[in-house]
Formats: sequence, structure tokens, C-alpha cells
Amino acid sequence: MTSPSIVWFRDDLRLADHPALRAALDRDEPVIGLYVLDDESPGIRPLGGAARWWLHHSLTSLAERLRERGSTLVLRRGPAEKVVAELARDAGAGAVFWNRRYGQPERDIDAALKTALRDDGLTAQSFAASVLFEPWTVATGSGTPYSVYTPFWRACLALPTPREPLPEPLSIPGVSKAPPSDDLESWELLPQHPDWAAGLREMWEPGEPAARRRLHEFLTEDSSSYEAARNTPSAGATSLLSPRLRWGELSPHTIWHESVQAGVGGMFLSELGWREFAWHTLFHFPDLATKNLRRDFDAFPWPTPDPEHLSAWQQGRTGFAIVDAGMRELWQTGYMHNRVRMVTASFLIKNLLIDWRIGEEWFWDTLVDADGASNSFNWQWVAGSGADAAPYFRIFNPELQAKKFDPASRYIAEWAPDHVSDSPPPQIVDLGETRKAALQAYEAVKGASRR
DNA sequence: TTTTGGTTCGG
DNA sequence: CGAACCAAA
Repeated sequence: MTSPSIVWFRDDLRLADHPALRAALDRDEPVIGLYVLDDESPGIRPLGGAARWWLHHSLTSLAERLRERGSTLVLRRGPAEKVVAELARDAGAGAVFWNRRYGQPERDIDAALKTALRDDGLTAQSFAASVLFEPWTVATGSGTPYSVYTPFWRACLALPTPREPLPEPLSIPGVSKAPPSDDLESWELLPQHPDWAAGLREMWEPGEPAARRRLHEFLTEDSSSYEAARNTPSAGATSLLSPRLRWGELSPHTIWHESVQAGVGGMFLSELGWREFAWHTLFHFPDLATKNLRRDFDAFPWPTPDPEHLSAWQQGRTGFAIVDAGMRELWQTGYMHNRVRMVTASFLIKNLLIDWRIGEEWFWDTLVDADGASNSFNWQWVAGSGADAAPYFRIFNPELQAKKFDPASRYIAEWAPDHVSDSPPPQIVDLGETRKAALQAYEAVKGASRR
């Protein structure tokens, strides 16, 4: 009589460097992989449209890889705590393993489930796999979370080096009769009417094998130009690994160690550091997506958003070339170059005076790489309300940014060709005036913090 | 991961 | 008169 192990996959859709899967294999019982689509548990943020597209394909890949190795992926939908416990009971499982999540609603679910499973006599165990340093292991001398990046990352680097990645298992024993699974198609994760995903299909191949290929391509071919060209959006110098990390097709440990081995360090690893900083910040401030981290920003007098301005921004017809190019790249590919993310976000907040949360929601819906921490963390960084944020008065000028980082208009020509040829859309605001208005609005925050 | 506007300095 | 530098936002 077997008592299978359940590996509950979440934001870790891979087989390599998967501590929960490793623990299941070490237990020497058949393994059932499980993914739960949970749009119901309290506090869980439903996935955006681009994320659902990615998830569909990454799950397809993961299921195939588990099958090749002898196991299976069971798909279930509903409140995770209930769904996982149900499957454990129905499958006669003896153990459930998962890799940790760090958002508050997710932690609440996982903690409650762990207790319930253990009360039923099962093994329930969680592992560190999605961040290099767990949030409770990094604190200032006085025990508070870091609020400035440089000392935060220095403190991380002073900790023991993150563990080496675990090898990918070649064989994963499965159960003889797999428990019932939803049909992935029934989740309707792919856009239908209309199908807006053509650009995503062209740019991305979700799944662990493609993720590993891209990592090696970056480390062997592209990384030498990274530091010099990372800010040039047309250069193709960035790693494009963000969605791989978001979905856990690669672990940060794998990226860390393979980068070090390839002699890629400094700036690139520091970007992993910002990702860590975002997750640690979310751990300590669970409301990061909705509440100003610096509460004095609650005094910021956001005007009623102009719906025309907002949709011009969303659709890339603000009349400012690099903004329009970025917003169209985002819509078509589910991705935007980091430099342009800063410019488009700054434009929404500081030239259109639209609340950062509205921009955050749009990115959440359209990016394939938006995770629970980085998206809101970075929007707050641009707004000036976040951790180690850009000072509010740091207002990007989209025309200057284009001149500096896209001098030959190559990026603009690729994504917004109308801006380099016939008739660009008219500019919807005056940069000088809106800049002045934003600085004036900032006075309210300064007044509030002095009080 | 900034911009602007002012001043200074060399040609 | 432009480049370089700096303070303030």
C-alpha cells in the first residue's frame, strides 16, 4: 500500500532546483504534482490577462515534463486550502510538500493548510526556493526591515552564500492511477474574443526548457554587453529572464550560481537584489500593492483621473514617442524594457497626475512578469512613496530620455513607427506645465510629513 | 535609474 | 556662446 507524496506547485513551475520535489523524491513514494488555480481565497489577487496566458503554456510544459519522467500534474480549481486537503485525502497521500510564498494571504493559506494536514497525521513541509534570502533572515542592527537598497543588499551579501541549485530529477515515480484533473482548456486562461496574444506567442516560449536555453544564451553571448547597454532599449542587452523568475521556471539560485560561474556579476546580480528587496518589503508590508509605504504620501492630492488621458496612456497615443513605444511594446509582447517602464510610469504619475495604483493595475494585467512584489514595489519607487524611492521631484522628461537612451530612434521606430514618419498623435499634455503641477502637488506631501 | 535653471569659465 | 558644473526641486 503506497501513500503518495503531493508536490504542490505554485510560482515554481520547474523540475530543477525544486526543494519540495526533492523532498518528495527522498520520501520514496509515488509523486503527484498539483497545481491549484485559486481565484477565490480571501486576499488572493486574481491573475492578469497576460499572466493567465503565460500560466497556460507553462503548465502545459510542466505537465509534459512530469509525464515524461513518470509522474503527473493534477489541475484543480478553487480555494487552495480546501482543494489541497481534499486531494490529499482522496489520493491517500502521506505527505504534501511545497516551496514557500511570501505574500500575507498566501502565507495564511499555507499555514492553515500545514496545521490541518498535520492534524490529520500527514507530513507537511515547506521550503525556501523562490528567494535567495528569506525575509526574516535580513534585518538592520536594530531589528527593523531595511528601507534603503544599498545596505539591504550589502547585508544579504554578508550572509552565507545561497545554496547551490539542486539537480533536475531524471525520473519521478508516479501513481498507477492518477487522481482526476481538470482539463486545462476548461480554465480558459487563453484570450479568445479577441485573441490578443499573437505578439506574446511570437516573443515567448513559456516553460522550463526555453528558460534554461535563454539563461545560457544570455550568459554566453549577451552578458558582456549588459552593463554598457542595459539602459538602451533597442540594444537587446537585457536578460529577458523576468517572466522566468516570476513563474519559477528558473530559481534565483540557479541564475545566481550560473552567473557567478560565467563571470557575470555586479550590476546583473544587483538586479536579483532588487527582486529580493521587493519581496522582503512585501513580506513586511503586505499592503504594498494598495497602500503608500510612506504614509505621508496619503496626503498627495490626486485629481480625478482624466479617462481620456488614461486610455491614451494605455493605448500608447500620448503623443510622446518613447511613452507610446513602450506602452505598445507592453500591449503587444507582455513586456517592456526596464528603462522605458520607468519613463512610462513617471509620465503617468507626474505628467498625467494619475495615481500610481492605476498604473500598477494596468501593468499587472498586461505584463507577463508582474509578480506580487516587484510590480507594486517598483510603481511605488517611481511615485516616490516606496522604499529607497526616487525622490518625488525626480521627474523624467520623456523627450530627453528618448534622446539619451534611444538617440537613433531605433526603439521608437520599432514600436511606434508613426512617431518617426508621417503623423504622430498630438501631445496630450504640456510637459513643462504638468511638471510644475506635479511639483506643486508634492508640496502637500511635504506639508504632511512636517506636521 | 533626473531635470532645470543658474553661474562660471575658456575660447 | 557653448560646455561644464552645481544647487534646488
